[in-house]
Amino acid sequence: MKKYDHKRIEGRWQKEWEKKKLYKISDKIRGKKNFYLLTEFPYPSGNLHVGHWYAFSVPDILARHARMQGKNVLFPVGFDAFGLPAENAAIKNKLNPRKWTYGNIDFMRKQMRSMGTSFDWSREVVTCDPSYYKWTQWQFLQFFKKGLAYRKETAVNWCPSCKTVLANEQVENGHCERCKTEVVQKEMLQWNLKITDYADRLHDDLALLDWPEPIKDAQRAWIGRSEGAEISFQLSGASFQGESIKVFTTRADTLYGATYLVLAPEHPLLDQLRASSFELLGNAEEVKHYIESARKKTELERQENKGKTGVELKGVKAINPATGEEIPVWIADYVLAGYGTGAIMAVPAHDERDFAFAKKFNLPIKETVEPMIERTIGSDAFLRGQPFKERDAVIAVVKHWTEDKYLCLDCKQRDLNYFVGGGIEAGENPIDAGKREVREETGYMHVEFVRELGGIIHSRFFYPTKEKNTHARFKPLLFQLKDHAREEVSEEENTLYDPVWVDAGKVANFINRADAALIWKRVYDDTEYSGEGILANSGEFSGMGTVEARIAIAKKFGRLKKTYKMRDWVVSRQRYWGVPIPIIHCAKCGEVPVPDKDLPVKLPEVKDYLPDGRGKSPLAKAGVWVQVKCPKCKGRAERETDTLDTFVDSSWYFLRYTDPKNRKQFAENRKQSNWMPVDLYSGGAEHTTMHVLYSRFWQKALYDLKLVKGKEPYTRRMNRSLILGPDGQKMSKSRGNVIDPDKVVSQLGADTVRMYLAFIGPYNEVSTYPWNPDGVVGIRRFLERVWKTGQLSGFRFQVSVNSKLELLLHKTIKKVGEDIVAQKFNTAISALMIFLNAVEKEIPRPAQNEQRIGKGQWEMFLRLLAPFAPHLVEELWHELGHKKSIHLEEWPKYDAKKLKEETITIVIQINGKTRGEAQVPSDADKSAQETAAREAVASRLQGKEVRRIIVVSGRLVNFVVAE
RNA sequence: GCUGGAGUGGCGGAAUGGUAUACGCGAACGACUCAAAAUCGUUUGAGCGCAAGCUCGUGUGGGUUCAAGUCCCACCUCCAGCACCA
Repeated sequence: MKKYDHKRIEGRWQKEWEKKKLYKISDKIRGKKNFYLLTEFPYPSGNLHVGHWYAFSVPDILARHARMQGKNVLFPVGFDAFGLPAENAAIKNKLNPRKWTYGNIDFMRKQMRSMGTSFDWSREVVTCDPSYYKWTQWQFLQFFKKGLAYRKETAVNWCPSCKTVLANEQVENGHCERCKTEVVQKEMLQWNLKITDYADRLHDDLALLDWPEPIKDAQRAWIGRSEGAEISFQLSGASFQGESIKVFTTRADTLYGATYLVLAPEHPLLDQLRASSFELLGNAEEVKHYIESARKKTELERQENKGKTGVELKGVKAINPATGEEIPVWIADYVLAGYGTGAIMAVPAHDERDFAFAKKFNLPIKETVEPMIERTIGSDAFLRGQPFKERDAVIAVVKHWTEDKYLCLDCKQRDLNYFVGGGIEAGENPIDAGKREVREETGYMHVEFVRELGGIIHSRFFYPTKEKNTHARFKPLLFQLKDHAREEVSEEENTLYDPVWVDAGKVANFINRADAALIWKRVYDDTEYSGEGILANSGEFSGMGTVEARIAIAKKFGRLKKTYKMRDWVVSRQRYWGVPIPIIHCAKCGEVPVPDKDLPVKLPEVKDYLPDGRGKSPLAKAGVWVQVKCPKCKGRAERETDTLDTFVDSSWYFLRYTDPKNRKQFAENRKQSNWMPVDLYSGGAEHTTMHVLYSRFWQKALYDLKLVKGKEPYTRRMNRSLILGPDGQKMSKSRGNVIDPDKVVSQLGADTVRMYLAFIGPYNEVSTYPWNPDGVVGIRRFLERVWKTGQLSGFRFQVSVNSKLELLLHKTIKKVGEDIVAQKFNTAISALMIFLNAVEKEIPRPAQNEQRIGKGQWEMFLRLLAPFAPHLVEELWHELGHKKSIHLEEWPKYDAKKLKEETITIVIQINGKTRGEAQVPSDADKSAQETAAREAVASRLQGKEVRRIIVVSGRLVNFVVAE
């Protein structure tokens, strides 16, 4: 018997497929549906790692399966070839970045072909190729002409080591993503794209997409839309008459509690002051100093130092428009210049940060919201539309006489724990009511009042015994017990509660009611309340709910307004290895786009790739290239020397795949519509909020220019999991846990590696999987057994069907097909293994002329396996005498009739516990099943009263008997 | 802190509310072998029992149900993303 020689087999078929151009596809094939399967194209780092295999060879299963199902599948690949590593290599090793990149691409192409993926290489796209970036430039210019691309003095993240500007996404905890140097802020003229114009559409259109919710959630969080209000505060004081400050707030309902304003140190009013009347401030020096030091702080210092700092603008006051009161104005760097209006109204009673600031600087705190909890008791919802009976009540928080413990009531009937509390009777004062309740409910007699805890807790609930909706206004009071003296507690109270003492630290956890926990927070923390509630001290709005008041107050004193966390996209990079921004700066005409006929603006060859450190790109050193004639006035002008962020390159590559060779357009409209939108886009989770969001924006911008048809580029998006090293840690050279796929492939074969990665876990869920070398061997063993069975069966086939395997085969066809579509490749492979186990085992020793499996059945099995192990299966297929590739075959169909078993096994339960099983004919009705079950467990049922019988047809019979 | 996601054998994992642990790995034992590897076979959640079998068991505590890994409530732990965003 021949041995399974993966090297020979894989080499042979990879060559053969390429020669026959097996995977070159046409835009349209009559009678076939188009399917666009996209995986993120790789950066040509120079070496393929396991992650690449996971990214490409596993979706390849999907591509092959779809093709066998009769779809015309676009499964393209290319290289995202601009970017920093090439330039860093150039600087470090004195290499030419272009040569370095193309060398890597050549090498990686070879490696990628060894995977046996069915990419259509004829459509390859390389972003650093002038034929590609010509269109990147062209599209950028369309955006420029429409006002979507603009240059602006922008505070940017500056890496002192890389001497370049970083995108927000390239800053990790205040450090440069690549070199880990601390990032500082710097103002520079930068090219921006107005992605914020699209914030609403990027947010709202997510609703239309069939994507996993977590991905949508992450994008929504990134866009960070919040709906609030803009309110103007007039300034007062002689020199500021007529000026006003606009603030953004999501809590307009707390306006009456705003006791000061805070401006970001970069707020425009301060520049204005500096220019004119700075010296009028009572503390000009102090203010200047604060602004300067805030400016010098790195992003990291601002993030790490959560302790609040700030200074008052002495001599400036603002008027709270609701109360008419004069309130102080401060500057502090906890207010961000780039969000909202760069100024806030501070409501310390109802905002955590304002509270901390007010405490530190001794600013007034004014409560205007009383907490409100709407809840239900037991399962009874309160009655909608019914009036609430108002009731005054107290909650008594009682401290132990010596220990740091608090008195709680452990409710006997429900899993609830309360503080002592109850209604205030007519004419009673709240403190007496509290003492009375403690005595009635717990028996403790000597209670001393300590203090009010402040505020009122409104609670709306259904009062079951009186069958009425109640709106109780609980006054929280703190008591201290003097001694342990107790009297008998009434029978009624005794059946309801046990008094228990709970450690101070555990009270909040122990208490199950939200309002009690809230009171606890007040006892313990003396803190602000930022939840919902009922307005107090708020003029005409007192008594109104916060949600309602938010809109009413916003409308009266300002206007409703939406704000976003997302900023415009800074696309300028002061780097060599990127797409030159096709703009010419002319002293007379300003920013002039390079005319279409002069595109692409080719990246010039330079000798020195080091940025000059003044924030200019290395291109600035290419004097001859920089000097040009202005296209408009023909005068002397200079080229823009910044290059584009590589996220720009990857924002439209999927469009180019539809028409990769076009020299007149980035992609012809008709060609686009053959494939767009992408049916399924598979990629890394790290791109959820950057690349995927940027490319959605790009598509929408092109859509508005009528250059593409769809509003969204990807019908479905899925994130891939991460493959870890065998030690469960992220693979890294320093840990020495890196698996080199080339080595494993040479030992065990590409089919084994592909299939192992598919088997490691479900592909449609994001997780992390450690690479298990033994697991890989397990897959190899499976393929060896396939090979062996193929060799043995090859010359034994006499009939095409072995009836004993028919049922399982059709089950397997169904299961594998369904699982592939659901991307549960692990269970699909499991089903294939089960089938092979049966082939080997269920007919233990075939006699001389008896086949283990029929020829037709074996061929069906091979077709099921084809997407997973394309080389091995092709070899076996040809050994059977087929001339055409198995990958051009059709996917087998299962016969529903053959899925019916003759007998089925029914589980028998007694009181829900499995107590046996019974075989019944598959067409047995419920009563027949019941009878069979009854017989099988007759002895167990003897003498017992059967109260109920549940029959789940074809599955189980459950006898419910009396104990 | 906020937002997501996940907790099931020694490990990766499987399970339309219906026999928990499929499939693979690992381990133990056996066959083959002088021996080992490879291969093949048997066993493999825990505890009790000579056995038939019984009890327990899917992070914790409750609940709904004839029946819960799955549904509901509360909590714990881990992972990921965001984070002074008003």
